Amino acid sequence: MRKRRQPVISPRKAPRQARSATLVEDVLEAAVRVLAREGARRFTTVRVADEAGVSVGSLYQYFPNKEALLFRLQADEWNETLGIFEEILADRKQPPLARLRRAVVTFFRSEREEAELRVALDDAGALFRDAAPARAIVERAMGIVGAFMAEALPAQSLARRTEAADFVLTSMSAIAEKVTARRLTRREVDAWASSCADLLCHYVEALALR
Amino acid sequence: MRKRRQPVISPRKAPRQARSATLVEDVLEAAVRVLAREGARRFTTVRVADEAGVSVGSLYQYFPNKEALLFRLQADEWNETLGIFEEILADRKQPPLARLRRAVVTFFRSEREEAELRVALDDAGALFRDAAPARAIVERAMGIVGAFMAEALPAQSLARRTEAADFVLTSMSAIAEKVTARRLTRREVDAWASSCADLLCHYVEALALR
Amino acid sequence: MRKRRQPVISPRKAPRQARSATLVEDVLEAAVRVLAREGARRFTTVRVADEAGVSVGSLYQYFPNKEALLFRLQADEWNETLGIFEEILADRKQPPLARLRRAVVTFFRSEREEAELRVALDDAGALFRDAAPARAIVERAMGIVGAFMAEALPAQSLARRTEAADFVLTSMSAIAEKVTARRLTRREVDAWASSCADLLCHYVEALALR
Amino acid sequence: MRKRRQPVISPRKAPRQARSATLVEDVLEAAVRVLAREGARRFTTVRVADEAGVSVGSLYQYFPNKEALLFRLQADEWNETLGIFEEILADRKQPPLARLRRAVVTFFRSEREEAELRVALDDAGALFRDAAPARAIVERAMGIVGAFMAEALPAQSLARRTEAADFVLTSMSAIAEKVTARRLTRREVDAWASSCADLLCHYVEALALR
DNA sequence: AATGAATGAGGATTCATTCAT
DNA sequence: GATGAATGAATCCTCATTCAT
Repeated sequence: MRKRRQPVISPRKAPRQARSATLVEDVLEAAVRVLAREGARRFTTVRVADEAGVSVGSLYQYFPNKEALLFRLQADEWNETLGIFEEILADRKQPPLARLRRAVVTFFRSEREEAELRVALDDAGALFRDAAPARAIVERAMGIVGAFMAEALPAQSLARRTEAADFVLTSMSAIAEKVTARRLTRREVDAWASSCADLLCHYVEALALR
Repeated sequence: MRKRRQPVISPRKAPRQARSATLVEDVLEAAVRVLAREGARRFTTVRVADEAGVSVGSLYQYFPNKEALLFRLQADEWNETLGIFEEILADRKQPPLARLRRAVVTFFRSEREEAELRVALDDAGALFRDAAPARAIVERAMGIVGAFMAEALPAQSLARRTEAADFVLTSMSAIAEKVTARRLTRREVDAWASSCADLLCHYVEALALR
Repeated sequence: MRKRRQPVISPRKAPRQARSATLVEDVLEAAVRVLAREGARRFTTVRVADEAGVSVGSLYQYFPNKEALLFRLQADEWNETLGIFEEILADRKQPPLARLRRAVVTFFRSEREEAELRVALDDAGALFRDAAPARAIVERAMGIVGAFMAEALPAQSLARRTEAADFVLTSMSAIAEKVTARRLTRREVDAWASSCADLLCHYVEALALR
Repeated sequence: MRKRRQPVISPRKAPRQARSATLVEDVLEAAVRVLAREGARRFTTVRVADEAGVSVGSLYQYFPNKEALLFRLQADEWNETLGIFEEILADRKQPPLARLRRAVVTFFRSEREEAELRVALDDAGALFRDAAPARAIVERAMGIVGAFMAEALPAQSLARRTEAADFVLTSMSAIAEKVTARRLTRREVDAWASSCADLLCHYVEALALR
């Protein structure tokens, strides 16, 4: 694959004033609507700006390019999901595996709700797979699950726990993505989540016994 | 999402003559090369035709549009993988779970080898998620795994076995896709495959006891 | 100065068929008209294509980019001028200095006629200052004047003759460019040419005596 | 050539206060840096203002448009060079032709040092070839060389001396521009300057004998 | 007087597809 | 059947300038 210029993805400037913050919000919301209504192929910066009632120039004042806009959408979605995820996994009032189960189910549900956007984003993107900010999110996720593993698998080495965190995170998100793209009902998604949780709990248990 | 004209995906005509068959082969091989060399963004029909030493017009004689060409690439890859998969799962000389394990490992390896193409294909398209021919492949896959389940879970209802087949297939392919996109070494991919196989075997065993 | 990608300047494909050759001619003529009528700033590929009664796409079939089109204009002009220049300088029926004088005058006149285009090109350009094809033209010019020097200064070393050729060529073209940009009358330009010829003849004579 | 709105080139207002004078200086220096660092194509008013640590609005307070800013850069450079030039030509302690020779050499050296800026300026503009302030500079130059000619060619008519001044000035600057654009070493430029001075001295001598 | 956010026309270039030869 | 020139809408992005604050 020929070297492709990795698009700049970080925001061009942080909006300082209230007006700008609103503008950025407007653009992001408009972007979601355009993506949903027109699909990834017709997702253009001009259309987004129009939808936001803003000039293209203004859009480019805050997003250096189209990729950055898409990435921001993606990142916001991920971060929100991660927030929920973290909250559940860190709740020491429940036994670890119960938390894991709940977290998995919640994750699937959340993914289901965002499926529309996520699929559109997938179509549009994959443009930032390796971008630094993308890695930052992965790291945040690993941090969250890693902390959980430290608690659930205290006897294991850090390396092994990291491996476990990666496995759980990767499997769960891979399956959730694929399944929620099918637009199933909440009940159906819950069933998948439950099966998936079974497996992952079993995985952690098995590791604990090693 | 606005109704988008679902692109025609089936070949415009089946190549009857040897010359045509060769042409189609040439085009497909050229397409793989262009995808690898230029990336999804620069994958154009003219470039593919050039690379194949064929005129664009001829390309359009056998592929109604660009999507059809991409789909064909994808389908060929899937079918090949499925062929291997079937062979292993159907081999009655081995106990079912051993076969499942071997199949999973082989699947991961095969996905790893095709990762380059698959990722490029993903970038280029996802244009045919719901196309009829895509479903045909899914059905073929379900048939293969369903047959295996009939043997491994003879006591379960067809519905439950179908569900199991879907679960195994979906989980395995979701995880394999995500993991092999990381361009790991064969050894690393084998480790993932092994963990994944553990879980899926456990899943089938658990089902058998219900 | 930050590294700027040097634009590709060589023609994208050689026009094979009569139709294409006509198209290229049409485009070049249209380009001259657009440059003259609208000025360098409004010289756009779309406008040129329109003026030529051709689609932009067609223009890009034969010129990889705007620079290449401009360069072609420039090169054609230079080559034509050089042709005349060569003819005069190589005409052994006249004594060398008489030829040089005639060549200089003819060069100034030719430059005067092309001034409109050249000035517009200058404004537009500098886009191709260092491109390889530009150097080819310089080499052709050096060849022509070098041959003349071999005859006029047979006693001098090659290095010195090359130096002399460079000096004559550079001085003459620098002065001619600057002067003809002033849109003087033919008579006025002739006066300049004559003064310039005086100097250059003196220069060659002085060199011959060294 | 279609009538193009000749850009306003004179400063919008003369900076009265120290603060303004500083601002104008800052902007000019920033402009030089931007031109050098980013090239003519990326020379924008916003970028210059940023580099100067000033708002675009402020920039437009003192320069009515981009052209005026570029022109000011050009004019400053010219005036500086002219100052040196004048100093040498007016120095009655030396014989005229010796002064002319020294002036030419100094001019070439000065042009060599400014070549970077001059080329960038050419690329960016040449937008003000006929602007009134540009003529003022030409007139200043003509005044300087004219005074020299009055001394060197006292027997000639004013018209002839003016012609001579124009010839010397035009030839020298044309050749110097072209040669220094080649980024030669100081020694090489000196050689060109010397040859050029030879010719121009010869020109003046020949005129004196008429 | 200073700011800098907002504008939006304008430009270069690409590419899926057609259709005259 | 094969060819490949021609099409032109569509895309991303820039930037001189203004004007509300």
